Amino acid sequence: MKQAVTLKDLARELNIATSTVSRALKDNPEISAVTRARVKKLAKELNYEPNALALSLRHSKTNTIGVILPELVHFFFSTVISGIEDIAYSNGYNIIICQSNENIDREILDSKALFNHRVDGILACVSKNTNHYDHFIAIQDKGIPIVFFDRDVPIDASKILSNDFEGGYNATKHLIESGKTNLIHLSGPEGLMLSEQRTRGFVQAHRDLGIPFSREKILRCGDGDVEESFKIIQNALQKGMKFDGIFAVNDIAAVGALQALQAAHISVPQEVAIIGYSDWQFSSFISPTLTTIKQNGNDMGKKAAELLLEEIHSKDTFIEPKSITLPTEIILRGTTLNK
Amino acid sequence: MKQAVTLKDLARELNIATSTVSRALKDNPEISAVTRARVKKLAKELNYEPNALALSLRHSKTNTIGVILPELVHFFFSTVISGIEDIAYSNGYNIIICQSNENIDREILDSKALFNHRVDGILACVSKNTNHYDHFIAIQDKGIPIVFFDRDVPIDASKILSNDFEGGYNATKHLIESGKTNLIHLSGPEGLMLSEQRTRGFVQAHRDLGIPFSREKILRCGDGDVEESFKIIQNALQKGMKFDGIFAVNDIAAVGALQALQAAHISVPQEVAIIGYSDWQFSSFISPTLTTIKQNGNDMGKKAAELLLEEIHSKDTFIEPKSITLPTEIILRGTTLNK
DNA sequence: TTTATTATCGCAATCGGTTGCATAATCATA
DNA sequence: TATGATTATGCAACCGATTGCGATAATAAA
Repeated sequence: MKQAVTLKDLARELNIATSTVSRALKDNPEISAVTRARVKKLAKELNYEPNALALSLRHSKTNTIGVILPELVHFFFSTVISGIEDIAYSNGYNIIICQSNENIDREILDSKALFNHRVDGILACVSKNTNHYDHFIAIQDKGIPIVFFDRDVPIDASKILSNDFEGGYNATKHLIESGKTNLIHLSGPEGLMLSEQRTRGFVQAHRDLGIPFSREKILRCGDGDVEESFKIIQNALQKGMKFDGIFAVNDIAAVGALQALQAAHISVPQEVAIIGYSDWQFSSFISPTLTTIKQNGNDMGKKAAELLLEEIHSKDTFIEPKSITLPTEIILRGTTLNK
Repeated sequence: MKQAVTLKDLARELNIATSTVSRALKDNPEISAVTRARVKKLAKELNYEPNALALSLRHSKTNTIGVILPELVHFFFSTVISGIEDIAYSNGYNIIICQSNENIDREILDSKALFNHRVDGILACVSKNTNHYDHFIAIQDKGIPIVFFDRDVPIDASKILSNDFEGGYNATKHLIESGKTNLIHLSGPEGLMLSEQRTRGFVQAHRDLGIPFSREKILRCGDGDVEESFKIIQNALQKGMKFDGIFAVNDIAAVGALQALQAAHISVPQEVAIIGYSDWQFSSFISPTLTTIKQNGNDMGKKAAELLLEEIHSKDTFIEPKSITLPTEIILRGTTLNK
């Protein structure tokens, strides 16, 4: 098996020192034009490529950023990665991706692995069950910047979040303004700040618009698959629960709710309106099309990567952590009555 | 800013040689129990983590595999990555991901970057417009194994493909057996072997089942977004084209077709049946639910990663390239008449 | 007491590059 | 011709770890 060609190989072949070869390849003016030409010619011939490992070790710089996220098979996250990848690529960085599978133990191992690979920085979205943060703080302490995205954490670091309170608020407001006043909310898992913010928005909109509200209107829906919300709504209907609008914590839950309503021959949006969250790709495909709150994942990824690069490039000087909250956008479609 | 702690730091602190520290940490019996204990204690205290870069350079082994694929925001590919990540993780490997954005120039740069990072192997799905393969061959020649997935390439290397011919054949056969005999096919981009195989299956099924076939029945649909296929079908209808079944090269195109039919008040599946390809997540959400050919992306990712690891681990001894073709599965749903 | 043996540990090369400094060669000038 | 300036190149340390081999000291055997 062939080995990759090294500086040393070129040097031996040309009978000069490796330092000369190195300088020649970088157009160092101290090297004579003749030597430079000879070196470059041979390098082309042998298809020489510098060993990034050696460079990284020498410069203590890998030009790599690590990404930790809960799941890859997730429309929103895949758009975030795509945004990250764009920015990283155009700045000459590579990305190493780890998926924690919503598991803190895995997340800890991943963060260690990234540190050991000496990534120049880390972008992280913590898993749902992450309840302590030592593993991240330890890495920060070693001087590696971390930017968190999508899910908030009680750490002194830069963050790119979505305005989940606003999203929940506007979703609820839209339902109310379109004439629905008896709303229920399929909420996300407890402890996940993001879903709690959406729920807060749901509650606050009731207050501000003078609509009565009670705790029973919040139905917890932790897993986030279609079947779960289907059963929850089916169950609610069987119990005789009355409502004319549903705010679901995400589009998946919204679809389950929609299917449960359709199975019970309840018309959407006439009898019950539905609004989801995230604008998954399918939301414009289903029938009726799904009104939803859009988060721009690509933007989030780009902003997060930009912020991280900024911190990486000014590694020495202390940088005040920034917290950016991205606005949400309501996408009006068929599952709500739009005046 | 703090620097990461190195072996040398430990050695200086304890006033012993770095080699001793190194051996102590690896439980080398040549080191006395006392010294070993002291070293380990300090390592814990200072939170020592070995520098993976240095190890990689020393051992010429990065425990990293590179992945090149056309797009991240794509349900099928995200499942593939997830499968790759699973296998890689459980074998102690990290993955570096590059998306080519269906662009060969970007693909070439990515492959070089991965080589320069001295990944132990590469998993690649070439972009649609890749028409030469020197960049991959050059890397193979340097002794780095490459396994291709999903899209076939004229290179002597291991491949994990999906049986696209079979998928196209079975899709078509299903339409015909459910009583539809005047079929059209929304085909994928020219030159992409995968879509040509599906088209071949479409044609062959006509032959085998004695259904007349003509070239006009194949409508090219290159981009793969909903709008494109919507327009194509709308256009076909306006021209008075007659058909009672559609085989779409993927679910996205199928959705566009479905919407065009619904807009024209043509009932699905009664008047026209539709079958898609890939079983995107939304396919079970839309109405009617979409019959489709399922490719197991997760399996493909796992198989590809396993095969690559196998080749990595037997790097020295020559390995005969394997070509694995994964079976497809037809998922019967609402857009076809199922007897 | 001398030699052999063993337990412990350090030296130095290595992986593939980079870079400060020294050195040799060439040239110009006094 | 000797000296200073300039040009082109090599030496060697370094990044952070590993590892073969040799060194040292302590212990055991003769």
